[in-house]
This record gives sequence, structure tokens and C-alpha cells, in this order.
Amino acid sequence: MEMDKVRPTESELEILQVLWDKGPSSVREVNDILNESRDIGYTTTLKIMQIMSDKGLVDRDTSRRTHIYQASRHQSDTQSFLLGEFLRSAYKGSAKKLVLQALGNHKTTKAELHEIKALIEQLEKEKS
Amino acid sequence: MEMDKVRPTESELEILQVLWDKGPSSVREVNDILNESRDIGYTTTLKIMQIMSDKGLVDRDTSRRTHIYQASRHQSDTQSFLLGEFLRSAYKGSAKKLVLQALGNHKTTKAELHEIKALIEQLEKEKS
DNA sequence: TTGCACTTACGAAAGTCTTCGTATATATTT
DNA sequence: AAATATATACGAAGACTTTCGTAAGTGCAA
Repeated sequence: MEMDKVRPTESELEILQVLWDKGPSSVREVNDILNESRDIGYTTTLKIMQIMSDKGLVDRDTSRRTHIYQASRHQSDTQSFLLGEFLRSAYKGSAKKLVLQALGNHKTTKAELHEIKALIEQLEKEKS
Repeated sequence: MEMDKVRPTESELEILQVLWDKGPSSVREVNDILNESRDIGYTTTLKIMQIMSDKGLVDRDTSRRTHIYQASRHQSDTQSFLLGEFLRSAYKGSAKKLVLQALGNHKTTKAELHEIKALIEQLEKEKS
């Protein structure tokens, strides 16, 4: 396949999170980690990872018996892509509304707020 | 059905956006608006709205021949709910990362940035 | 009143996603 | 070497989503 703008499904994203965290991993390793939070059969994880490989979401090294998988795109690229889609579909593109809600509803530490404010000030400077 | 924590699908969200914008509407009205941006058959829209009614996403007035639908939950409630899920699945719950990316990647006006900064300052005050 | 337009209801096809069982191949252990 | 464990491949069931065709009822217009 090898398309570029594939949207990972829910399960695929779960697996990508593991690969981003741990780096190149076998199905066994990924499956063990998934099983820390929920029940999921080994062949289920295997199947999804094979599909991800078909879609081009992961690359795999098949040179040895135990295949090793890794995310084919960076976490931040994927997040940006998903964020764009989410913004359009749920907020009709208004980043402001999304940000206000994200800050309002979810606990963010003082330090984090400070960091965000710093970015805003920098963006304001750029825009003048 | 009448469940409370139903996640609207992509198409359902599209319809909810119309209902939030226009208020109580008939299938015909919703379908006409959807057709301004893409091709979609009348019975398709009807079917989805019937399913939404089953799921409790909309209420409908069937007292007259042309049924009138309206969103059963407020836009901001639904957005908050979706945002929470998105935050968990794509950002592992880090609102900071999401906000930084939202501000960085998407064009936000100076006025909007100012508004966001004001909220942050207020939140900072609350936290001290 | 006969026919045309519009509405809802229903069913079903086609696509996708998640899940797992089974088959088969390859290591490892006894 | 035989038995056990581990890996991949494959197929298929079941759920959900989107899509539309068709049937049947209701109202309006000629």
C-alpha cells in the first residue's frame, strides 16, 4: 500500500503509542504492554500490526523469525495530522475554541500554563 | 436506546453541526445544507438522523408529518466529551502538548491569542 | 379524484474494524 | 529426536457505518 495520509484507527493508535515510547519492538513486546491496560489476544495484536504494515503506518524488519516493527511517521507528525482532522470535524476549524476548552476542562499545572503563555507571547511577537 | 455517553460518528457529527447552527430542523433542511459541501442522498441523511434518534443524540418532534429534529446535548458538552477522548487517545492526556500544537500549526489571529492569554492568566491566578 | 411530490420506514449491500481460531513453520528444551 | 513453545499467515465472524433502493402513507394541485 504505502499511502501517506492514512488515518490510524483507535487500536492502531494504541499500538503506535507503544512503538513511539519503546522504539522498535516485536509483536510480543507490544502485546505485553497492551495487556497491562486491557485484555487483547496475541493474534489480534499481530493482525493489527500486519494491517498497519500494509497501510504503511509501520515498517518492519522481517530478516529474523521475530519481526521487528517501528512507527513509520513521527509522533508529532501523526498528532498534527489527527489534530487537524479533529479540529475540522468537531470544532469547524476554530483552534481558539478548542484551546480554551482544553485549558478550561483539563487540569494543567502552573508550569505548563506558563510554558503555553510563553509560546503565545512569541507568536504574538511574530505577528506584529 | 437513550444512552448518555454515545460518541457520534463522523457523519453524525456533521449533522449535529447543522442542528447546532440552525436549531430544530427537518431532514430536508439538514440534507440541503449538507449538499452544499458534498453529495449525499436524502434517504441517507434521513437514515442517519433516525439512528441518531435511537441513540439519543437528537430529539424529534413527530407530531406533524415532517418530523423536526434537534440536538439533545449542547455543542460545548459534546465537544468537551470528544476532546477528552481525543486527548487520551492521541496525546495520552497531555493537554499541554495538544495546545502547543494547536497554536503552533494552525493560524490563530492576534485577537484570539490575546483572549487565550487572558484565560491562562486567570487560571494562573486561581491556582495560586 | 386522480396523480405528482414529499415524507417516513425498512431492509440490505458494501466497506471497515476488531477479534480470534487454526494451520504451519521455526526454535528450544528435555 | 520428540515434545513443547513461539512465530507468522490466513480466513472468517460479528459489529458498526455509510449508503441507497423500494415501499407505503400523506397532502396538494390540476
